[in-house]
Amino acid sequence: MRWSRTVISTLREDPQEAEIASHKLMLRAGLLKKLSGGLYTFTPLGVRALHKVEEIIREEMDAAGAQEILMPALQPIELWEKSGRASRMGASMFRLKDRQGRAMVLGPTHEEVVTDYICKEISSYRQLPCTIYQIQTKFRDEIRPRFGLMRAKEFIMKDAYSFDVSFEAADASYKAMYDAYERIFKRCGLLARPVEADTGAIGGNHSHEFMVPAPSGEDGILECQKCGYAANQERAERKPAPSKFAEEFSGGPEEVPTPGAHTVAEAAESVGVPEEQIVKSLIYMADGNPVMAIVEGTRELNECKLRRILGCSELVMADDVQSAEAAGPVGSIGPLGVRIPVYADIGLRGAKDMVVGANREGFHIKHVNVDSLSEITAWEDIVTVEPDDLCPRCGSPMRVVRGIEVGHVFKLGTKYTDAFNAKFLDSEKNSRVMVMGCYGIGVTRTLQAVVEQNFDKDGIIWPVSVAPYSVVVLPLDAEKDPACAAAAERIVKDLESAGIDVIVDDRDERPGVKFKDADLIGFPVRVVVGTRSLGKGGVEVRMRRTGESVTVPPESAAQRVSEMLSRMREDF
RNA sequence: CGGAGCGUAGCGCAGUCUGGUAGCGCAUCUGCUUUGGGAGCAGAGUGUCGUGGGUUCGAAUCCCGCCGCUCCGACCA
Repeated sequence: MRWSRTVISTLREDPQEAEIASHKLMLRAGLLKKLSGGLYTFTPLGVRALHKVEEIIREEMDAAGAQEILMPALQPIELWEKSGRASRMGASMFRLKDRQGRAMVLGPTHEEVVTDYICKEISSYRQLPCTIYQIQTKFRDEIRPRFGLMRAKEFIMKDAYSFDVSFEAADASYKAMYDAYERIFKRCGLLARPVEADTGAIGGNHSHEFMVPAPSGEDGILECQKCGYAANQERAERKPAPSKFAEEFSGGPEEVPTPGAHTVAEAAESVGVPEEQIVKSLIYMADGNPVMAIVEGTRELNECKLRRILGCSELVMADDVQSAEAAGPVGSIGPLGVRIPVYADIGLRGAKDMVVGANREGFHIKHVNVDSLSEITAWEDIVTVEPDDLCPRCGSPMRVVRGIEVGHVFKLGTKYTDAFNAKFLDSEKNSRVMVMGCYGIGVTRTLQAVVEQNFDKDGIIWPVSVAPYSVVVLPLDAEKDPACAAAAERIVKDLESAGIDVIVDDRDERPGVKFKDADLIGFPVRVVVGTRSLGKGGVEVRMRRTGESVTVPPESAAQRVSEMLSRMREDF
């Protein structure tokens, strides 16, 4: 490809709209153009890189036995009402009506459509297991799109779905996808690690996210360096440390005035104890019913965990009126004497001398033995795990790192196949419900994650596998020096006939401009053909990542480039 | 939805406080010179100053409404 015939425009300066490195670089290198918030055009250069990611995904999906299909992005709302997700996905779905007035949505994901398709298609155990996938544009009305492709209103996703005869068989399908994901991200030049994750609105009982470590990542990951445990902060568990207040106070509970104390800090000060000795009591409305959650005063309740334990679809903090009806005035709430379910965090286990709200404005109760409260419905792990909390497996302190979620695999069980009555006949002629799994990769996000993990001060450093072009040839003196033009011509031809994708920068620009652009866009290999290099016996072949370069005769340049490329591929 | 900031040429910005009819750098076009790390000189083009209204002899500038963008938070497969 000739540079002069493509639409490539690079920027000298960082665009004002971009915050993180990968977003700045993708705009500066001319891979993306913004149409509006969360909506981007892929330029000819950008779409080449995108297609390379897609091809890697296709190859690995096919190798794992999945079949590619393509489903409509535009979907009738009825499917979503059938699964019960019309309200659960709620505001994040783009909704519209056709001219007949039928309610439609732009698909944010495809569990409903695929289950509808498969339940009509499959009727026998002989047709199972079956895994299908598609690469398609998804639409989500994100509250706050940000960081370019990282969180966009419209993005490309690879979504796969497995259908099996049993939970055991579904585990095997899950494992096959999990393994394929590890290969996909590795081939993209990404360091991505699986972590245990919350299943959120997709549902199901077990999932792993594939996380790319990056300071700009939107998720927190708790990890144990000793045993390898890793989990999203939304889901991470911990082994609670023994309570510091394990000694029971012989005098029994005692109500104390705490005028004006509404926060944990104020209550602690008023009573004269550390904040950890306060029990934080929170009222939530779970599908409309009040529940109380109690945690140590310094901890934060984790709504994802509580929602999962309660098994409810909607969980919101109660307002002041609801709280007062369920227990007492906000700021003085406590578990003593309440008649609603109380969920206690396991961190309070063994805590026998604590301070709780008195359910009376301006009063707290001290010396409360939380460990033996009869009001407690269940002991659960319901707080957000913090750095230095102990690993639930081995008990070592954990740390938090930031990560970008590029993939997510779910064991769905029968959530959707039940809703759609997706049954098959087994060998005993029994009608049984299929067991499902679903598996997503954010393709456009993955592309940006590759950039986020591969750049230096001069620009992007593409892994060979996803570079828009593997090689850039820079003829520096082609106008004046026929030998230079001829050498460049020959190298490009040789590379093309070797099946290597190459772009030649034939613009009438000074050398400095060509060097800067080549570095910024980040082609893995650069071949410089100039009068000076020819004088030294050839052309300069240089690797973007290491800066390592050699001068070789033009006739062996293609061979040398080819060797370098395979070496770089192996390095990943 | 709450908080903050921004909207002036393709991109990055100044001008706004203190009202007088729009400027700088890069990019673009022409010519000459230059040619291994974002060249120099000379010339040229480029704007509903986000938008609607108001105040005023006069508004990019002051006032009010709206829209858009970015960040933080809430929220979110």
